[in-house]
Amino acid sequence: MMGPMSRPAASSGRTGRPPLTSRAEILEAARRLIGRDGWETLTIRRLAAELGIGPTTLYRHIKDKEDLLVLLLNDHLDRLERPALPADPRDRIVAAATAMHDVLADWPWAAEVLAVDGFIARLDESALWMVEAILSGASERGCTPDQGIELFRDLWYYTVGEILVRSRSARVVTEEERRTFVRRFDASRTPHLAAVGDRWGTVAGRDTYPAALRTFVDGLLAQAAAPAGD
Amino acid sequence: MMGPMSRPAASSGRTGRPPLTSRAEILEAARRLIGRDGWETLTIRRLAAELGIGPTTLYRHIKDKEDLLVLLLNDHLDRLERPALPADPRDRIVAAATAMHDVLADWPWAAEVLAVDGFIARLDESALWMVEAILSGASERGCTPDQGIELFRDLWYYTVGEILVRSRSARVVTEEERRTFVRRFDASRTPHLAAVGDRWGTVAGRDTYPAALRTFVDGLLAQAAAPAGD
DNA sequence: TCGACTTTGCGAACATGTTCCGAACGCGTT
DNA sequence: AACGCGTTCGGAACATGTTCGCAAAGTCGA
Repeated sequence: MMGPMSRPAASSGRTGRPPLTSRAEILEAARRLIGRDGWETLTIRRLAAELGIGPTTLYRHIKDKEDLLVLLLNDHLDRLERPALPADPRDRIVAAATAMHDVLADWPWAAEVLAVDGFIARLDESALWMVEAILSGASERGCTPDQGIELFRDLWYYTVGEILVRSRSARVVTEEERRTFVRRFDASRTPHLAAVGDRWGTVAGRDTYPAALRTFVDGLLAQAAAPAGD
Repeated sequence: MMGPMSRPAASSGRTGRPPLTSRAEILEAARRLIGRDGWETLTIRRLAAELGIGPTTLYRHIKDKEDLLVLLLNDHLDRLERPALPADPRDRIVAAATAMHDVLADWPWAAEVLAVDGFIARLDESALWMVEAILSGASERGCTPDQGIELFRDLWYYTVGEILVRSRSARVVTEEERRTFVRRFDASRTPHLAAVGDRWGTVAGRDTYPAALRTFVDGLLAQAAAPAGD
């Protein structure tokens, strides 16, 4: 039932060929490689070469590359210090969500991991304080447990979307492309889009996450407190 | 400046070897393949085989696979009829955002496309009415053009996040995994998470998009109307 | 010592997206 | 007819993630 992929364990009471590589060594080599050449160049074969082992041997220690990235993120989260949280429940929710956002936004390859299956469930306890903080804040503001979960999920969706879309829009837009984009707006069919015109690129670059987050939190808390409504 | 990748064009006044395949044929074959075997099996080689051409020839007509998916989505959007929009600006915003959401949620491989670079800019005019509807609603509610863009972006983030996370969480969770997940919650460190326990899976399955969307829209509109505030 | 048994290491191989480069092909000019 | 030109076609090849099957290397019990 234990299957493979367990930790290397002390050599006591262990059967089978002793491992030459540990998961910790793999993560260390991956961090080294990323730090040296950038995370885009992190491939299974290069990582194996860095470790001096065969590429397929890695699969004895990690499930797949996605798993490796999740492990790396957890490893990163473990190294961060947990900030003090505001006493006010609403501010605590905002602070926790902002912390989630900022950590991921600073993690350049977060976008590769954010959408993996069951992401939240694969986080270490060192990251779950953010979830806990949001649930506790919701609870103190009178939310039921179910409403707390829903609040977290809605904030999570917004946060993930923000990071994902932004990280993929980082490419520089050429003047030619910009012109083509603007020209496509037919003022008769999409007048507002045409009127907005070339302000899109400018405004799209702004960081509205903090303001919108507060708005969303306040709205969701009010909605949870109210019995019903459209 | 025109470069390759243009339409096959009528044979008049055209130099060079005449194309055997058109982009329209490629999209048609892709739809056929997806309808027959599911979109997971759509590969460049299979698509080329379906068309009876060499795999690399496809790259004369599409930029890459991502481009093909965007083309397929635009093709899909073109076939949808544009619903009547409510006269009330707030309801119009909600209706347009919901339409965006529903179209993408019904498009099983939307998640593969949603995060591509400059996604919105690559949409056909047949899809831009949704953007236009949101901008017009915002305008009628007194938003400046910049605020309209920001409103759209915040709704877009939330929508993208919802669809992306949900589509990747569709996998069935085994009893074993669920047990492991719940057991990890240490009641002393994360009491609310522990208290929530196994309700997470149940609540996470609920569709809270419509309610949270309305909340978000109302909050953002109110924030835009107010001069300032935390 | 000897044979299960168990776990790790790894080379071969496969599917996939994609690039390269030469061949094929039709047009216009000489 | 012959040649250059511009374009498309497509096979070879490459990098990548990953699976498969087998060899290697320990432990445990006879």
